[in-house]
Amino acid sequence: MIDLDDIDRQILRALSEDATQSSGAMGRKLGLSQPATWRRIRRLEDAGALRGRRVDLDLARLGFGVTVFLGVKLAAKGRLSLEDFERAVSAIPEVQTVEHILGAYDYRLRVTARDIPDFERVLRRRIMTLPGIGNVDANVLLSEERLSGPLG
Amino acid sequence: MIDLDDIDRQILRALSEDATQSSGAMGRKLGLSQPATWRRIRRLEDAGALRGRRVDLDLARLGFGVTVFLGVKLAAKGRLSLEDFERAVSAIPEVQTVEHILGAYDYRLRVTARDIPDFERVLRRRIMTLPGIGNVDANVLLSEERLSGPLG
DNA sequence: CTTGAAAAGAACTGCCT
DNA sequence: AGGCAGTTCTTTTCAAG
Repeated sequence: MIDLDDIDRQILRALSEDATQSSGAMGRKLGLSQPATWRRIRRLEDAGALRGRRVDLDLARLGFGVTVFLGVKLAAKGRLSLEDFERAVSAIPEVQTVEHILGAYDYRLRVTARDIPDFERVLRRRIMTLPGIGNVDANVLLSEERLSGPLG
Repeated sequence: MIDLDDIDRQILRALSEDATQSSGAMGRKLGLSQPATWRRIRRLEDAGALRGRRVDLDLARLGFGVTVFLGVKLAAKGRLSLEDFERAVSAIPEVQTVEHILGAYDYRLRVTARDIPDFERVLRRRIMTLPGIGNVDANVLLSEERLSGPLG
């Protein structure tokens, strides 16, 4: 595990909100020079704390207005069934994230579709035909707020 | 809603995987010049399809090894209760995302803690004391895979 | 859409405290 | 660790086809 000082935490917190900020601009706010800030970021990347940079897409504006969370309980459990399920579910383009969880469900899937009829198509033809699938529970996303996280 | 051509989709797909790529490098792969690629990215930002850039943190390496999803059912529902709940839950640093959903639960929270004792502290002192909270269901995250999404 | 160029800015390197 | 100075690369804007 990596240990961070206060400045590292401030850098990660700032980059979590907006990763377009230059190391120079961030350094100014923290009382650091541009190279010093840059070297800290580099160190965090090398240590694996900072895995990469991703764009934040507005899927609704891209025509994917429906997001549904599916809780999936497998019918037959076992190592092979888990791997089969994961391989098959990863091949569905509408599935954005696959979370393997411990609790009332075995997996939680984030599924995006253009609209409700499109979602029904995905559910019937792709989800319900997955190998080993058992009970499925659904929750439709109404709104979502992403917070700064434990470093905030 | 924004309409994209095939090249736009390829750009968004590439940036979803790694947003550090320069417009020049991406353009080469797509058979576009650097300014042409850059203008497309700019257009997608202006249209709101591309909301921003965020870092992808490895929370486990930062000492937050436990992620739990909480399904929350409110006890008393009504507009005021929703807003009270949202305001209070947003103030908890361990809560990473708040999803307002429709289904068996009203909200789904992604909660991060250093370890199980730390999670218990958050649950008992911060979550269970939230205004209007009813039933709470928990799922511990074992592993997670983020896929390319509907554009992939 | 393209190429080419130019200016601004950010990233990166080496050296020094 | 940090700062300073300099180099390299990318972004951003322009002109012209």
